[in-house]
Amino acid sequence: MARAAGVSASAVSRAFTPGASVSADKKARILRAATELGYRPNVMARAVATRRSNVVGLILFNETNRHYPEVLLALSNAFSAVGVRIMLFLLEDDDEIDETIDHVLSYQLDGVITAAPIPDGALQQLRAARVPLLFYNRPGAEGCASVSCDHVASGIAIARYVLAQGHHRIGVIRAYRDSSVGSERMAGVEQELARGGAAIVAEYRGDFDYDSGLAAVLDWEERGDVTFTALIAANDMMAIGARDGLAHLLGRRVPNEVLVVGFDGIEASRWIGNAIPSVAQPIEQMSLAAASMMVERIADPDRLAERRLFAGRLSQPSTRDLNSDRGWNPNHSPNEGCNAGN
Amino acid sequence: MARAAGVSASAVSRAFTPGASVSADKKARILRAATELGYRPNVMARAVATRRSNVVGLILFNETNRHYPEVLLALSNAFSAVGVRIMLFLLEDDDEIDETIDHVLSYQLDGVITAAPIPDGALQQLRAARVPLLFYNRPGAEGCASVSCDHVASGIAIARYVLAQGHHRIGVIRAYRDSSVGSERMAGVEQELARGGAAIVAEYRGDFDYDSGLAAVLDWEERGDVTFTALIAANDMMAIGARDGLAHLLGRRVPNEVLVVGFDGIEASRWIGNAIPSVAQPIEQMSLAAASMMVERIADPDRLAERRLFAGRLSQPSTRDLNSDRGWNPNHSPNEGCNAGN
DNA sequence: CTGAAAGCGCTTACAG
DNA sequence: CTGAAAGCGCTTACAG
Repeated sequence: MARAAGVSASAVSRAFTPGASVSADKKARILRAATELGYRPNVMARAVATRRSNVVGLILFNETNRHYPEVLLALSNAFSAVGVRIMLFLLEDDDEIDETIDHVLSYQLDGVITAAPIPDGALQQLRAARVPLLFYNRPGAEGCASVSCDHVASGIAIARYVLAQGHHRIGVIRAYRDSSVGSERMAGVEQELARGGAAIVAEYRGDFDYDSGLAAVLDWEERGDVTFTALIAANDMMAIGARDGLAHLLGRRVPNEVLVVGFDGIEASRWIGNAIPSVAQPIEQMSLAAASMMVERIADPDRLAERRLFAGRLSQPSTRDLNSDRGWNPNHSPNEGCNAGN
Repeated sequence: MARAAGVSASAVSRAFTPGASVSADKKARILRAATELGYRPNVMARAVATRRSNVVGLILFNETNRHYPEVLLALSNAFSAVGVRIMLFLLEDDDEIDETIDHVLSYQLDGVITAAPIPDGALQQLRAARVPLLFYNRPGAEGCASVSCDHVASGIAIARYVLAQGHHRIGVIRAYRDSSVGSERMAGVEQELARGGAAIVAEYRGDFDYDSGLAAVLDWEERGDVTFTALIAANDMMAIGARDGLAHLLGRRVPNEVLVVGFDGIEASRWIGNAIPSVAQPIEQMSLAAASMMVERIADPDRLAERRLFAGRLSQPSTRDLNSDRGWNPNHSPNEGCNAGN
């Protein structure tokens, strides 16, 4: 390219570097030649020269994308807005994490943002290689930067909502073992329920998916444990599964006989067939925060760790939605109903 | 690293290159030093030296991920199985495509797989740069490689299913303008319905999302067009929206009064609250095919275009599921019901 | 098997 | 402003 335009390599480099000092004339000539030849600077070569790739790794459990696809878009948009590309690592299992970190380290990625836990060893390696690490919706280890939703507060909020509706016998579907999000939420829930004098009369431990919610209900039914008037699940997907189980398999009226609530405020929780009150995460804000924190930390890897915690937002379907379980209510016109989906 | 281990740069390169000729002894020494220092070859540098990055770009509409998250995982897994990393470009709008291609061209990506249309200009650029292009679920332009589900055949299959249930008055929800998947499906549907002597008595054009399905039903209701006994939507998400509208807003019994069917076989179409018959795409097979085709084309960019077309699979919920709309049927035990979610 | 050399495509002080 | 030179971290003929 340099020779094609009859200039030095330095010149073409400068022509493509925003603030560089090139004469307007020369720059124009280079740019013109470039479009003619279909030339564009090779970003990878630049990356090895500058030691900056403008690519970050994103580590996400497939489960998260399956049951909360909003997250990926929000992050993708936020990073693309600051000119950073994403190399995606979609995990199906914890044991893929080390291998993933290996890849992150091999590609000269500028940083990694993870919604999965990072084993100690990998953490050391990242630190040694000085690649900025940002936890998303999980505290991470000591001294790690993170951006999260305040799940404990969300738990308190949803429990308060349930209490306010007059419920005292509660069923809960927790999340499996090491889900930090799940345990934080449920810690908040229990704390507030205790404060409000409500009792947890049924418990189940699920996997964050629809089937877990269904399984919880069937399990309880078998044991005669379906004596609660409200059910709090650790996320919407399980709440929806439980709701379907209660309504379609046990024939309970939801929410009239049993109130079912969840977390995340996913799209499906607003479907009129589901209509689950929920605490939504401010995904866009969180993602923007993640992107800007990442940019800061790329610029200065020694920057002290910061944790940003965002409050969730209670999203409660209108009463019409909540009561629509048994079908169309003749007191409402179709047009009103239309809003339910928006 | 080379000097740390007291060897030449060539030696360490060879130590990390599978078939290269290094003495076992030297190789061991290098590898040991590497783990001690936490050294690993810089893949980007290798990429500029070899002109191969082992990274492909994946262009996907956000809409696709939102309403069919299965796709991303399948592709991610298939590519990771052949040692190829994915740089993700999640689009919200058509007009981001050119810019995306620009990025693809700038990073020395080995290829691009796209589920979005590629404008002519971009197509030329990719061809000129000799970067292999693979269309996913879309025919692409003349002479383009692609892997797709046979959407026309799927349309025929679902229409045949509907006809077999004895339906003759059909409503259809098409997809917007330039959705190739949507129009292929509907072409198949119409062809088969015509052959079977059924009439399309209501039409609507949607956006592939839940709200479109809901809107279709409300629109028809307003015009007094809800006279069909079966409704075919261009994808599951719209089918589910329509189903909810019919059941919860219009008070129709689904599927007893109106049969609603869709395409994709997404997880939500198997929820017992929805239970939509559908034609599923063999996502895993398609993704594996995509990965291996991409690998072939990376190895030989001049390879002639190939199109691989996979048949869809009719997935029809059990009768119990289909009739569960109005709640638990006392003739069935909870344990039987449990299978619905699996 | 092995190292020195040249090259991949860029960037960035350094002298003009 | 501008080019030659050295360097980023690798790979790959080329001679031993």
